[in-house]
Amino acid sequence: MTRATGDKRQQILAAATEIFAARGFYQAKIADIAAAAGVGKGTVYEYFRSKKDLFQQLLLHLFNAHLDHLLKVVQEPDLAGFLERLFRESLSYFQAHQEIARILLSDHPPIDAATQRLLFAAKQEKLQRMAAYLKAAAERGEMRPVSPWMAANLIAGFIAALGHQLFFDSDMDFDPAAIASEAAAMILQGIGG
Amino acid sequence: MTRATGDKRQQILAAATEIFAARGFYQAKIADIAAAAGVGKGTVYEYFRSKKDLFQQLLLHLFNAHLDHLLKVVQEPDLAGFLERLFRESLSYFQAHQEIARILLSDHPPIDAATQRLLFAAKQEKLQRMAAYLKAAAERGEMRPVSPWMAANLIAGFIAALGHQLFFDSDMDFDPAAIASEAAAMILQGIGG
Amino acid sequence: MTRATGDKRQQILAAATEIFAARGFYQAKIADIAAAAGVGKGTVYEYFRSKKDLFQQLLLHLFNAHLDHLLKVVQEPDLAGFLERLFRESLSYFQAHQEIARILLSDHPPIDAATQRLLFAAKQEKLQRMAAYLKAAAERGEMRPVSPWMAANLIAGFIAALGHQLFFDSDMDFDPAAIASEAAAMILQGIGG
Amino acid sequence: MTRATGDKRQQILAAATEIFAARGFYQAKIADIAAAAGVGKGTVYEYFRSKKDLFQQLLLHLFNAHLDHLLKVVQEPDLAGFLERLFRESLSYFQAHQEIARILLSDHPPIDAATQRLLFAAKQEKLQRMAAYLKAAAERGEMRPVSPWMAANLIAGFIAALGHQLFFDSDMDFDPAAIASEAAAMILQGIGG
DNA sequence: CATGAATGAGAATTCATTCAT
DNA sequence: CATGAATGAATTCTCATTCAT
Repeated sequence: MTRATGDKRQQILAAATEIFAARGFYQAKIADIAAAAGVGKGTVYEYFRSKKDLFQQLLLHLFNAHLDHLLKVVQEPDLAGFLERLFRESLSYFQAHQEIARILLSDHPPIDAATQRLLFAAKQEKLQRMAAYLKAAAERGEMRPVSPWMAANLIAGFIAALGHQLFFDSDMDFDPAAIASEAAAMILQGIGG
Repeated sequence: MTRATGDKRQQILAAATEIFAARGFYQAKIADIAAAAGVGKGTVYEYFRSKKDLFQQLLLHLFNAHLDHLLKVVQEPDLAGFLERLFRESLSYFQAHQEIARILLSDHPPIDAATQRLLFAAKQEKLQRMAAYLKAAAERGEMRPVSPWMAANLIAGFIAALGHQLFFDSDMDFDPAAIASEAAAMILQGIGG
Repeated sequence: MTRATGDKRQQILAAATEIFAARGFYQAKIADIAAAAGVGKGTVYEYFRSKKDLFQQLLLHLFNAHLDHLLKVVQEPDLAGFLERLFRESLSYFQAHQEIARILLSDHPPIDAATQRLLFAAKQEKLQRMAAYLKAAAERGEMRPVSPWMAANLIAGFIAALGHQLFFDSDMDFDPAAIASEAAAMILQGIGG
Repeated sequence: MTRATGDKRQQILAAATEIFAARGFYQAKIADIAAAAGVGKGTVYEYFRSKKDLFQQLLLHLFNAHLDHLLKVVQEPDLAGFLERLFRESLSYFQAHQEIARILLSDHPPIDAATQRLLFAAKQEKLQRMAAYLKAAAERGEMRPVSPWMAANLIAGFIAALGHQLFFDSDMDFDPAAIASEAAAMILQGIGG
């Protein structure tokens, strides 16, 4: 009522986020999404060509928002600060937007080749950014001469694993700041005694 | 052809592994699985109550096989050996059985609550085993006093991330032994300079 | 642009002729017709109660225009001249207005009972006029004592068959005058040796 | 129960003939056809890939049956006998199988390009056969030197026009033999006095 | 036990029509 | 009058599951 156009489109995307997160692509019914968005079924098709298209656009939207987050963290001047902030903000973000976490952290089984490629590219970009940061850190002498690509996967894998534990598997309360701090230390110093 | 009973059941499970891995749960059709198994559609229902049931049993079967693997590794007396062997064997196993990797490493979107719980329990058991080993290692003084649960997630997350890179995203050839060695070192010593 | 009222109505009828001819009733979309007419979808409903109504009115309009044509021909004083002119003008008319031909010559599958009756009545009126002319010709001694109704169907069927051949089935160029002349002769003298 | 396979397929084709004839392609619902055939909706799709496919196969089937009819008539040694028999049998056939008439005599609006071509080819073949017969008749001196193609259209157009009158437009009883006799005479001798 | 023909519940999508602006 | 965003009824088609042979 206040927002001119894009209003309905936003409602639909919000509803889709919720429903896709809760049920996954195949179990999410367009009728449910429309109902959750408070619009008619037909209206969904005014804004999105198909269910697949809706899902793709949602994914893109979510990844981009998330990437923007990462880009800010990447500004951090030293590796330790970078890692701690990366963990902290990732976990907070996921905690605050659990449905988004559920979508971003899930492997979406072959919906179609194009979507697959889209997802792959988005994830790779995230890894590339991280690897680039790590390479620079290595040149600054903040990282041992390990493969930046391996290190990026170590970090990304840890974030995903923690995300899974925290959001999929349990309802436990937790403190992102504390966990982030410990996680960053483990990455930097290893676990060896 | 005359191999006892359970023969057809095995054929179906093998076919299901292949088809579910290639297409995911919802895109896999019972008709395809039956055809790949060389049996009639109706026969699938002689051995499995439903498509969901087939998937659940397959998952259980695959996790158990994988867990057995882990249990042997767990025998390793020292942490460094444990980690290297864990990475090496995990990656080799996934390399040799890419379809199984595809199933075990994927988040299967909510098929139903029971399946969800099953998957969760299986993954948790794996983490528990790992955490238990790490706790013992800490007591042996091989690990700094970090949370075994965090460390288990660090390791499991790294394996999953590497698995994704290697099997989902690229077709690159790679040497599990070399990667395992580097990975184990990174876990033990961290990446900090 | 300023042409009185009924301007928009004419635009819509013209667009409808084109679209219905090209795609048939069920494949023609109101949105397409509105776009072709350069008006909004809602505007179509200002002038026509429904899609069916639009089609009905179009049909009526087209038949009436065609009937007017026939009425002039009917003035012809002798049967030979009548036939030749009937064929010539029908074919020329259809050649000049192929979309109209496509609509008038088609059997439109049951859209609804009322439309059915409308079409029937229009076609019957055409046949009646022709039969009436033929009856008069018979009385003038220009026609053998055959049933005027049969003769009217012979002529109308021939026109329709030629129309189909010429407009539906091929893209061949042809000379309406030459064909009309031959057709009229065949009707008058028969084909028997 | 007696007839092995093809039983259900025949039931479906028979039901489809009835429903398509009564309602046309777009108004015929698969659910209606299935119900009329006494089978489930899904069963229709066991035998036909799609609604379009069902319609195409039906059309082909009907045209072929009709063509077979024509081929027998074509055996007639003299033109007069040929024409009379052609009219008589066509009208009787249509009278006995009104639904088939309704399908064969209708212009099916652009369902798709392939179906269009199929219909066109079938109708052209019929005309070709007739034209070939007429050419031979001309060589035997039974027909004046008129274009066989024009003559074929004259005859086919007359049959179609009579068919429309008799089956679409009225419920009148009529005697195919009497009409056929008069029609054949009109074709041979013309209507000119 | 094995089979696959038959089934129908269920879902995505289309599009004529309405109505607030 | 004119418009086009919103709507949902209606329809095709898919596929897990059953069951007679």
